[in-house]
Amino acid sequence: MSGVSLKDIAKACGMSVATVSKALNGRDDISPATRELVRHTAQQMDYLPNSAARMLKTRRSYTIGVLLEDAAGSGLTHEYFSRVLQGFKNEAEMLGYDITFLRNVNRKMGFLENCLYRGLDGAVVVNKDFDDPEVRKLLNETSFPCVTIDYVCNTRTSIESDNVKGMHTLTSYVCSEGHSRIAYIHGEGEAEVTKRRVAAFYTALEENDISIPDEYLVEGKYLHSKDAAACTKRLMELPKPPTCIMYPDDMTAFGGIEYLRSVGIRVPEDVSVTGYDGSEFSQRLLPPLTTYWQNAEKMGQEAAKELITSIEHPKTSYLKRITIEGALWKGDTVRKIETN
Amino acid sequence: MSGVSLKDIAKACGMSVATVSKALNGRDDISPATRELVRHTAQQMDYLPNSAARMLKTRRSYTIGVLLEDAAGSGLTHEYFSRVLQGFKNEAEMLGYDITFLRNVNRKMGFLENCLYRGLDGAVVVNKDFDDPEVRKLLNETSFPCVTIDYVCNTRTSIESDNVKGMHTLTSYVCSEGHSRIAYIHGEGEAEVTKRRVAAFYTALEENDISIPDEYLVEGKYLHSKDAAACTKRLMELPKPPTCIMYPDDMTAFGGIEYLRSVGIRVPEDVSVTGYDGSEFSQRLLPPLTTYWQNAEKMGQEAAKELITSIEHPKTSYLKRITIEGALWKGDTVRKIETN
DNA sequence: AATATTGTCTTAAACGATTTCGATCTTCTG
DNA sequence: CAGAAGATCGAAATCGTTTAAGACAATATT
Repeated sequence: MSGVSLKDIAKACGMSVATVSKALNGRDDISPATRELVRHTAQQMDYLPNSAARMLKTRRSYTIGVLLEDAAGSGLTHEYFSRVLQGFKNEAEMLGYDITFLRNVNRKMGFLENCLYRGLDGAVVVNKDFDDPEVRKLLNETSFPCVTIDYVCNTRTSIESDNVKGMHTLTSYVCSEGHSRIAYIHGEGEAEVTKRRVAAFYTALEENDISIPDEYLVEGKYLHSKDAAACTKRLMELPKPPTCIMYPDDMTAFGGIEYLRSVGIRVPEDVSVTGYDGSEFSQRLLPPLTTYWQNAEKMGQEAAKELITSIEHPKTSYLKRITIEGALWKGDTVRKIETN
Repeated sequence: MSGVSLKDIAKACGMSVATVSKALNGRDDISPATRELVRHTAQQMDYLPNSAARMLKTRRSYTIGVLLEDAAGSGLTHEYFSRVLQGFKNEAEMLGYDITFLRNVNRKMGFLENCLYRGLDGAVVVNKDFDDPEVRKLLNETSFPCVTIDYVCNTRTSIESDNVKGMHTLTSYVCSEGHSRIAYIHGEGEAEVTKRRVAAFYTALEENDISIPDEYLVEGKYLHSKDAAACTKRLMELPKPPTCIMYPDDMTAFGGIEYLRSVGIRVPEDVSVTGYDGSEFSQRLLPPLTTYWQNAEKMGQEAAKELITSIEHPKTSYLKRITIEGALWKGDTVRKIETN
């Protein structure tokens, strides 16, 4: 235990606690001489401030909560989320904030209550389950500083990747390689992200004068390779199966490729495949996956910047919708089809 | 701001703050009637305790610090570490503790100071850089509750995977497939983990009456695929190159495979390869990687259990060295060699 | 020279909880 | 019925810090 408090320093220096506090905090009503004396003895005595006391008085914790997990309890282990978190953490720490996780088990206390109880200065929500009533409460019913990632919310600043441009770019690329029987397994749920990608998908098709049967658009689960395998099976058993299948993320693309190869269908010779995310491992596959890379680190970084700005300058900050650009990774899982 | 404190409840109920506090904390010198009254009004008034005040008085934060990052600023994004963290987080939250990261940038305050300043109850250290003076200070110079992962430290309980058994099993498997020209790229540094694996490697060779030239044992960087490629190159340019290369982890194995294939060497037909870790993506490769799976989630989980036990029962807890078992994943990157 | 200003430091209250010790009242014991 | 024991509650100190307001002396102003 450090055990040495302002009082001890005050005693050692023969002055009042207030003076010591102000000296250490660099207030200007302290003479340079005593300020130096105080600082020196504080160092000598291995003084450490007590954040709890400081927090109690100032109502600032310099700590930000992260709401990350999905219901399954994973989340951290998904490369995309961990990259977002990484970017967020680095930036927040750079700006002088600690980060902590919001509890999601033993829910006696909701997320909002957890934030208030712990005196957090703000929170970032990066979670697929934005329908959770607790998450909604956190986002809507209060003025607690929050930013969201991958979710557009009309009460909070949000950071998202360029889903429209991304999906449009990726789809256009597939078209330009000569495909016209293109299937898209889009992620589940009512999320705006999903809707935008689907819209961009159709837009790109229209621009290339391509129309696809309704059966080519199927709903699958994000990041769930087995579900992706099942969707792939259904698609390939259609009377006229697609020549290219686009998946909602790299993980599901892997699942699809695994299934295809298990039934003797070659990728990309027989069927082409695209992913989404630009995960590190997608490029270690043979052949490397055609995918759209999301700049997850930067998304986390921007989220931290925006959140902290809104915490420190609440008056001059306003709701923003920030889009972070990604990039097409051509890879090699989309083969060129000669148009005949 | 919640804004309602014990004082407000006391006023509303017409009793003292002390009684309210004790009623809410379930002390036994409060009559059931008033306890119910207090609880009810507390709920009515949306009362939330203030953790800072509570912390200041009780000197308990119910928060654990995680020291994870390596110098490069990554760590979170490595599947192995994120799995450890995941296991730790889930278990700690189940036991009623929050977790937060220990700051590693802007180091005005060391890790230990950071823990004391923030009133953390304990810390877990999962970091390759155990030579960092700050880390050493945290582990050695104090009685602050800590556990380490993947690092044996004679002052702290440590959790490690069964490196000896793991490397022994993996090497034995390679031998049993008929290989005798086996190279091993071991991770860098003086870490005990590395030493144990090297020892187990040699032990397994001896048991199979195999001796290898010294050039077959090279030092490479953990998790660094480019460095692995360079090491692989050197190995393959030896007069008598190995028939199997064992890498320190899956990531480096990928790097090695990439290099080999880029120069037209087939895996496993020409050269066999093994990894270490059992990452999810190692099984998505074609062919799936031969590797030794480490039960990272369980390591994190056990670390949390041990740490919290030592926090809550300091008297009856003692230093332990806990080993978590993994398992051989045979995969398909080691080919059988007919012995002639 | 009287007053106003400035610079430096202290007093004291406050943040919101916990906890020791004692006070009061009721009930039990012999 | 006197005293002991038990049940229930409150007063007050305390944790370590910040900060508004005031005190005091030295200096500047007129």
